[in-house]
Amino acid sequence: MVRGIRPHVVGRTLASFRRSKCGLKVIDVSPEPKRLARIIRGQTITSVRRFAKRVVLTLSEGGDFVIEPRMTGLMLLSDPPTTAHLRVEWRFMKHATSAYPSLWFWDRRGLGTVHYYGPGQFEELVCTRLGPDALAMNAELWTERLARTARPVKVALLDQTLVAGIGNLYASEILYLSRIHPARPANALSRREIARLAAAVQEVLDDAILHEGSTLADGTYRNALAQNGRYQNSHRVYARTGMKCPSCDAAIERIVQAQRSTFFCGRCQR
DNA sequence: ATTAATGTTCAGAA
DNA sequence: TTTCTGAACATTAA
Repeated sequence: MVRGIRPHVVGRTLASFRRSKCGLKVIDVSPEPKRLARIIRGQTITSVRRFAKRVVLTLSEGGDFVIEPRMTGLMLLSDPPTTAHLRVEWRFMKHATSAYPSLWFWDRRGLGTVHYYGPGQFEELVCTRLGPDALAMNAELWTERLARTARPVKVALLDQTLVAGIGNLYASEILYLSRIHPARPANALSRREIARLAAAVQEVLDDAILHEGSTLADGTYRNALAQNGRYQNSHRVYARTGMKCPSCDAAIERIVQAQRSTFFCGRCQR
């Protein structure tokens, strides 16, 4: 998302910010929306970055818009999948060369959130609650973090206070590549297994980002131009129950852990 | 036609 | 203290 919108959004000046008709019930913007529109008007977006699973737009006076897409939220420059479910619009001042007058947050299920934080508030209120970013981890950090809990390693990977940035789909893919059974207690992994896990996290997430994410059967996820991702073509186990394991031909299994689906190969993952 | 499932997070209970 | 449960929501597949 960040890579898709950054080239078209950094340096643009905001004209207005508004919730659309089907606006977010969960949107929780401080200060009040009316005052907010006045505050942000005329400010330039100085950076667009990712923080764990959030998209952060930083304004010239230091405030941040923080978008948390959750299950079905999209950041779009054009062509939403439907005109329904458009939740928030950032409208830019006229720009000679840009084809995109607005940035949209579209969210079919409506679980996503958009917050505005004054200077420093995001770091203080949100960043401090989350674990280190998944892509900033190393074997030593993994060892320390996983030692904290006896929960199944799959459940631990989804705990954003333990490590931030891994979602359900990628947790299954990571454990498959690590050859670790998802039900293993997190604090019982060997040195060697942790080393494999650390490498698999980098490989899976880097590759998924490179392929612009996974557009699943429901077709929800799209990039900033509403195009499908391509990482679903590289899924090894996710949503492949009963299909052959790519490396041993055993059938992929599905179990439920912490009310979320987990997919794995019972032969390759121990 | 129901029901279960869903790239998630959080409060509140066990 | 740690872990579990259900709710928020809309749509699709079974």
